[in-house]
Amino acid sequence: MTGQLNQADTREFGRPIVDRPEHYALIDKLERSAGLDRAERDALRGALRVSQRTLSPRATLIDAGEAPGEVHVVIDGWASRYRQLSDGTRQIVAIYLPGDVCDLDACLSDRCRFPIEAIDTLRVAVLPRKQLAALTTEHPRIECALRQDAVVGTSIQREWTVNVGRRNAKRRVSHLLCELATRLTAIGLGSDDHYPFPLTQRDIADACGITPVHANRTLQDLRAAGLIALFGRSLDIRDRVRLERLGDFDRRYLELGSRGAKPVVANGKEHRTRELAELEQVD
Amino acid sequence: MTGQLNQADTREFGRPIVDRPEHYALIDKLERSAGLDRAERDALRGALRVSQRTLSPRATLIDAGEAPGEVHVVIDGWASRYRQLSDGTRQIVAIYLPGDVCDLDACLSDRCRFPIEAIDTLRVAVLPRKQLAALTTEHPRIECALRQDAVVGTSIQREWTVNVGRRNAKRRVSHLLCELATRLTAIGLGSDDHYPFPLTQRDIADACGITPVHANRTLQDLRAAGLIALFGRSLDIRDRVRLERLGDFDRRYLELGSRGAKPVVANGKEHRTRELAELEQVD
DNA sequence: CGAGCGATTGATCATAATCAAGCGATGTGG
DNA sequence: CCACATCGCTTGATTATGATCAATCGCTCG
Repeated sequence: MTGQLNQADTREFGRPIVDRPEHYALIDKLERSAGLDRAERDALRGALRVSQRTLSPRATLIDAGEAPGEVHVVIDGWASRYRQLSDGTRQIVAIYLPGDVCDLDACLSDRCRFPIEAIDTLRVAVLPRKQLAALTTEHPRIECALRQDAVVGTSIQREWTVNVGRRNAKRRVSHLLCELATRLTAIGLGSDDHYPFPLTQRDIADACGITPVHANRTLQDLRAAGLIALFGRSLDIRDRVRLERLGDFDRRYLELGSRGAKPVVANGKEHRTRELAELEQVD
Repeated sequence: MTGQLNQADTREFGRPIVDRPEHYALIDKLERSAGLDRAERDALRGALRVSQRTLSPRATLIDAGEAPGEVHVVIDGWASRYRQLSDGTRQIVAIYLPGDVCDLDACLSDRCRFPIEAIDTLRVAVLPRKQLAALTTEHPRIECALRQDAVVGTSIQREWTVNVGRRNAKRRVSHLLCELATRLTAIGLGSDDHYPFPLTQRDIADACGITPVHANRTLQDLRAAGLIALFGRSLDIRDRVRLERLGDFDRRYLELGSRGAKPVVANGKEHRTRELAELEQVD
């Protein structure tokens, strides 16, 4: 109950990092999307437990030019995949959260073009190529579930391209915050209105393709509009509905298994007037 | 020899479209990257031949919300994958050329979030999920080769995020033109200094996250700087070296198999001065 | 011939970058 | 323990890149 007060000792995303945690977000995730039997769960847990690495904040997990030959699964903490440009700017192309597989097929590549680094303290499981192959041939449904999961990853990557390509700063940041909220909630590390937030404003800027100064001002606008509150390493979402609308965010794209729902916009005209009207307040 | 003159009857990327062509860019590509034996080539050719579709320019191949259940392989023509935003703007997230597989794992998804449409006349092979599965279990090396190819696709997707996130209009367009040049050359449909160009300025704009008006002015700048010449449906690259430098383009990322080469930039500082100096002329 | 489309041009506006400085918290070495 | 450096955040002033609005032109096609 006093957890909020003496958080110094235990805080790390609101829960303690223990050695070799028995709880793996990836297993939960696949459980929910594909359903696993006991043997599959055990096999997966075993594979994740064999070899783990812990990295300090900002340490690099995979460097540019490397040929990893192994797949990494985030156990705890956040990581970013980015490109360092020759003019000194940086573009983050992906943020990995607990349960995320950092590019299932990365081990097929002979040269890493997008290095990965820890955002804060990061623990990953290391699955050598051969071991992964053994796991998936033994348990084809695990492979299937992992591929399904990778499809979501591809979708997210495309959403990012759209985000930086066609939205203004407020919408970009809103979209990012909504995406993180949804992904964190899905793995039980956040709620609809709050989640731990280890990103600096520079990280937000690099993920959204804007400058840190502008990220700062954008966040202030979102705060002033009553959409979010951001104290230190913790984010409150004050008005999820408006934030999602501003970011043009559709949480369904993160739920691969969901059925039914039809596309909201067919040719891009229908919702225009109402949507824009509602946004005037902030935008 | 008079092919250039009476191109009206045969032109479609400089070569005629024939019914059921015997030449498949995908087979060539996999041949080069992975090496296939006769049985594999035949199996692949057979699979590509079973079912094909031909679409008119701007016709949609896969619509938003659909669950395709099949994989498409471009045989001839160009296609774009895009997102239509609620404010009427569009972001192209991928351009598919002959030999490209339009998302190997798309058939695992239950809802298409990024429709695909033909840019000009498009012929695709249609591989139902089950048939693809049969092909790959029968010929594991084909699966491996396809996965390798998909890794390049993922890399391209990330490059696009970088492109629209961190480059100005001239650099974005330059990068796009270089990427297309390299990909087309790899499949024998372009040379180092020339390729057929079915994109409209609006397509360029939507791929680069700028407006058509600005795309027009950007192209004029590139022309004026002597980097390119663009007449109708055909592009000349006048100064490949400077165009690549302007677009910060590294063609190695499209050659999965290439060995050796080390990263040009380690921490983003080294090349700054010289590179920028050389660019002053255009930028 | 008129409609529609793609390319082009000009004028003006707005979003975001850049440059510069300062502030508060944290951490470190003398 | 203090002096100082660093880092992340914040603010202001100015600039620039690209968006927007509007109009024209040439071409193709029904």
